[in-house]
Amino acid sequence: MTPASLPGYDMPAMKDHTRISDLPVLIGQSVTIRGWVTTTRSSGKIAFAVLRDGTGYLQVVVSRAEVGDDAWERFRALTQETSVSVTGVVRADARSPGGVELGAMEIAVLGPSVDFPITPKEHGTTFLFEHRHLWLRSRRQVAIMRVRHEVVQAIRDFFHERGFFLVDTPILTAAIGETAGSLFETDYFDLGKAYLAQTGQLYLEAAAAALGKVYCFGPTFRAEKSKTRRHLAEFWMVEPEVAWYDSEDNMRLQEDFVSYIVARCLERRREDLKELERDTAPLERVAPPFHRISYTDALKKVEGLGASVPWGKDLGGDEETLLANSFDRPVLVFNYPREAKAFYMKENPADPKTVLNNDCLAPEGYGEIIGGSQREDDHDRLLARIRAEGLPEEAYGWYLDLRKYGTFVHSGFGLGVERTVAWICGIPHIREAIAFPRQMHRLRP
RNA sequence: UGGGGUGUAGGUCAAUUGGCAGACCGCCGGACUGUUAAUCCGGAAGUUGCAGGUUCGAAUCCUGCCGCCCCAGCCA
Repeated sequence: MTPASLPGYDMPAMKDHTRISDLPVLIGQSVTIRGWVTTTRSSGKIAFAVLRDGTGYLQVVVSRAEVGDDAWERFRALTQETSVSVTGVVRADARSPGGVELGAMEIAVLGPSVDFPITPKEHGTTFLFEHRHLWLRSRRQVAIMRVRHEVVQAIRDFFHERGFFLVDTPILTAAIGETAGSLFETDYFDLGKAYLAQTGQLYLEAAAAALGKVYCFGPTFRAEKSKTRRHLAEFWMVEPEVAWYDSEDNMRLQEDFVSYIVARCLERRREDLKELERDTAPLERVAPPFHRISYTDALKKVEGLGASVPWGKDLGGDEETLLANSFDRPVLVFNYPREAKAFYMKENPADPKTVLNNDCLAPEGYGEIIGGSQREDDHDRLLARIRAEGLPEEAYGWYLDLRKYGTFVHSGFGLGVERTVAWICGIPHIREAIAFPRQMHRLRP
């Protein structure tokens, strides 16, 4: 059922209007545009409005002498974010932003808008996030959402082109995965508590034994009381898992993957990056091979830069920034101390104090966008790690089965979508990289 | 959870040593034929986060509470 067939639906049918992005090839023609008023300016006998329809922005010009008093008054009374239908002639004019404008002949208000809260002047972030549902309409937020869309589409295309299969992993899970204590909890019928997933990885390992190359892509939940520019309570993560890949293969995949995403944004979303005033030079440099440095060498390097981390402790945000800033491209830090990392990472045969893992640090202070590893594929070693960490052994029975029935070398990683979008867009806080961010103090809108 | 800030009109912020609650943007009315966050004139707009206290008098000083921001930790 189309909207137009609904009883009482009095808006004109949607097929007879033109999209703003199509106007440059329609110079001289009469068209009807539907959209929202973003700004208005008026003089005594000429008035301007900028319209937005999701495909672009259009300056509409009205001359009192041309349209008559009724249409003139309707036009002059327009307020910010009124939805309208405007009919007029498309023309090229150097004075118009974008070079194309619409000389309006008739206007119809479809939805009035009185006292729109977000004005063209400055606002604080608190106010803006309380009005996130309306803030999304601003140029900057539109640009960010377009880049995010491109990142997501690039992710799907990359894996599809390379023969990966998408496997959707559960969001409601029993306690399994990363360390407990930071899980969102909910009641689950007669089975007690269920937890919102923090990772799809363990399930993906099972799927990798069926399909070879797999990935999952969905929301992830962390109940940590994090209050930093890099953390959200709900964020999107894409996790590939590949049978027969070792840690080296895994890092090569990450280089190709990240480079592909960045290249796609540069190719297709350059206008949006310009709107965001993003300096694209650092992005142009993103290509394989990335810089690589072992955890142990990274410690030496940041020590030379004035920081000091005892061997065995994870790198902090400051150290990551120091390290990343000393390279002109993303950097892969590999083989972290076993004690700082998760139980499922494979022990490094050449140096058992470390594991075969890596993080990928984005340049320009954006920090860790990827964490990945080769997985422990030896049943007995994995069981020993589960016991050593005091994890509930019975919960991992099915996971251990994967090592019992045809175990296989395999590796994978997780890339944080919001962190990647924030980096590519050059925005300071990841809460702007998702339409409706979830933070410990913010659940609505 | 720890450290540092902050809270005044719809928004962004001022208010001297404790002495009449202010400006700009937005909004409303008016003027203006090419504006780019238009400009000019006029107007409306306040429980100074909340609850107590000191004082002739509190946005300002004191006590308690609350919200938010930044940094750290957790990680993607």
